[in-house]
Amino acid sequence: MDHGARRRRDPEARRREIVTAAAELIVEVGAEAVTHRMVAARAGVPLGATTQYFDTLDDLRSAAFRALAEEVDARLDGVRQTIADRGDSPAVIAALVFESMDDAHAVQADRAVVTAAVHDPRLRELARHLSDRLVELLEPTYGADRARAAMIFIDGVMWSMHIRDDRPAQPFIETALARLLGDSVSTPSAATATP
Amino acid sequence: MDHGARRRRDPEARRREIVTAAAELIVEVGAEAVTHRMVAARAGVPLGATTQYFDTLDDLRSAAFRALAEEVDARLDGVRQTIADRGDSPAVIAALVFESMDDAHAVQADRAVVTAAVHDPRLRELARHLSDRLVELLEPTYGADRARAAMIFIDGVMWSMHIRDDRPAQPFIETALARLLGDSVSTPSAATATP
Amino acid sequence: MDHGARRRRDPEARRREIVTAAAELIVEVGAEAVTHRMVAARAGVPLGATTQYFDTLDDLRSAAFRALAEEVDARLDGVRQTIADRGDSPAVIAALVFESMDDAHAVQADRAVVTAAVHDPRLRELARHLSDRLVELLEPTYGADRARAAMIFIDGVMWSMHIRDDRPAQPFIETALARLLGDSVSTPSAATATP
Amino acid sequence: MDHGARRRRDPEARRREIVTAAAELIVEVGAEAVTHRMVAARAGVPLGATTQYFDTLDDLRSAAFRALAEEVDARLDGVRQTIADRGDSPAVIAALVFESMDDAHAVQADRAVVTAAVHDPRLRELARHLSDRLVELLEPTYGADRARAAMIFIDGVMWSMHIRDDRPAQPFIETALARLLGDSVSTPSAATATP
DNA sequence: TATGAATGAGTCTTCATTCAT
DNA sequence: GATGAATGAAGACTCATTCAT
Repeated sequence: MDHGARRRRDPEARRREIVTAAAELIVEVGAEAVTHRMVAARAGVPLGATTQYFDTLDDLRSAAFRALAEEVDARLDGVRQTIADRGDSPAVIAALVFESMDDAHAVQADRAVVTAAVHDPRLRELARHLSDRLVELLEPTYGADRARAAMIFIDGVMWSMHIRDDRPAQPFIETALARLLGDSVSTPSAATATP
Repeated sequence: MDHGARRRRDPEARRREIVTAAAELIVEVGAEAVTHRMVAARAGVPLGATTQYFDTLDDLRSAAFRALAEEVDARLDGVRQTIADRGDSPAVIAALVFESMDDAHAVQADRAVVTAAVHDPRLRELARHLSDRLVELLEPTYGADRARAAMIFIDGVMWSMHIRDDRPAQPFIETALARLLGDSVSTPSAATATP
Repeated sequence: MDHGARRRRDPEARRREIVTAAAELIVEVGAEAVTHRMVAARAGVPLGATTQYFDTLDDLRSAAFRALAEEVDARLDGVRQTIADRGDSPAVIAALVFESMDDAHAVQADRAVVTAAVHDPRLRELARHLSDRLVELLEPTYGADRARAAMIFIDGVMWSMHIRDDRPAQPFIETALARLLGDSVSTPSAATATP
Repeated sequence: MDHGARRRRDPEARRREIVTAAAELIVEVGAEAVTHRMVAARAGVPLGATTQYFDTLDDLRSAAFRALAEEVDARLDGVRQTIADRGDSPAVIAALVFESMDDAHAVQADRAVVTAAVHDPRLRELARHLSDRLVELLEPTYGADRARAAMIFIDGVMWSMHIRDDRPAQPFIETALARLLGDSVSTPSAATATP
């Protein structure tokens, strides 16, 4: 018997749809709450498809986390480009941070990965990725310590946003970053001297 | 339908044991993953006891979160005392932050509450509590903006610790806090010693 | 330790309160749905009291059913008195039926007992009680068959009321009863001759 | 988490089996007492099958009640046919009532629906269905009032049967119906033969 | 290959009943 | 005797996973 219209033949696309749906759901309801059924419904695929492409739900979750990390990476490319264009002054970084808070997707993706990483060591490396890249970006100009301090502050800003309705004002972020990165510090050379 | 020996009768203690067990498990595996059975096993009480004292699992979770918040509060009292004794210089604050990273309990408790608050608006206020109190503590000396920036940085430090095996060095924290809190930095030399 | 005020010493009254509460609940939510906790709450007695006076919940239910039957009996006395005063003409009977539909208590009590009797043979006799007494009341005047037919019709009226919002009009009842009891039948003697 | 052999794949049949089992059990033990486990055992399907086909036990009950109503409807068709063939004289109606008391299924189905309707308003309409249709059948010949009175009497007969071991004799029913439906009674002599 | 029916383990929750206090 | 804490059996329901089709 022919059960309705034939499904299009594109396993890769379907796999991607499933992973994307799972990633969205992880962000929205948390990794623990995601089920095969939810993913199938969100992706618009039959239940069987979710088990066809991934042996276990945990495998599907892992793939989704990797997808989330890629989203974060994509944002990082934008950051890299902006810095190449406009420099890495505290004002530019602050603007980037402030704007990124509008981009719920990437920020939430990062948050989801970090949150899950607390209880799942396999996700640790993924969770560190964004921070590490950001530090690498700032290191040439500001040195490792200042770069890292800025990155830690930026992470703090993100978390602050997650549990508050109002986000920090851009000038506030800029001032703090300026202090951390050395704009108003007398001896930036001392910091960059730190290996 | 009653088999086996009954246990002692001390409702208060039993309730406390159950809440403590639930709080521990929330910290260890996350609030979503906690089940009645896990709590009962951890607390060493029969399954029925966990539902006897709390109408729903959600009620139990709430009680556990309150207990976690109290742990955080207890730590806050220590912080307040230390500041009263030794002042609120960046060095003192940095020392407090560094030491607190040893106190897995309170830090993890805070992290658990904040993490859960992302998906549960009812926990938002609880999650903001520690940060807000700490800001209040620093505000008289440093003003609202610097106090808040310091608090955000400290939160960032905590999260950094949660997804990394190594924690930031104390001098690193101190330098960053000194920069954020103002120019009255007492020991800038220490910062350059950061590895 | 003295736990609050001493309870009054009247086991009989307390037992009655419990049974009354159980009877009310059986009428309201059905015998199956009644629990110890519900009864205790309704009666305003501690949970333990409900198990103190009755070995099992089933025993309590039985007592409640007996109480319901007694309520029905009490109504029967009123009926008997009315008939003694005003005769047992179809008009009087119809008036009694019509009025009784206002008395939710007794009607519902009867309904509850009959309903439960369908699945519980032990309640059969109780369920038959009201009907049988009513037949006995009418038999001397109308004979067994007409009395029984009237009683069956009256039961039908009651059930009709239970599943409809509007109740039959009094004249409708009176007309039907008159037909069944013989007012407009030419040979009432024939009916009474049937033993 | 899959052990043992799978069963045949015929969703429609399986759904029907489950509903039928539930309907039987509702008739036998009452709607309140029915559980998933009972239904599964009766239908010979695993526990999970009962929740696979119906989101909640209440949905399953509803489906079962609809099935019971269909049984009643089926009987109604037989009644309609008989009346078309043999007329709607009291004797014919009485014969139908008397015979129907043998058909435990339909009568019990009706009783189960009516009983449940007392506590569940959603079932009211279903419960009224048989009565209403029967009234419609008799109305053209006897008028609304007499038809309704007959219907109410017939309901009373059914209930009488449910709480008694002996059922009313056919002549008894016929006589009563003749009285209720009018003076064109064809065989009043039969009534006096009632034991 | 793709689908969704099938199964039972495991979840939350309620409650009769027992019995320590 | 009176009270309510204690316990586990049982109920509704969810869902990962398997596998027939």
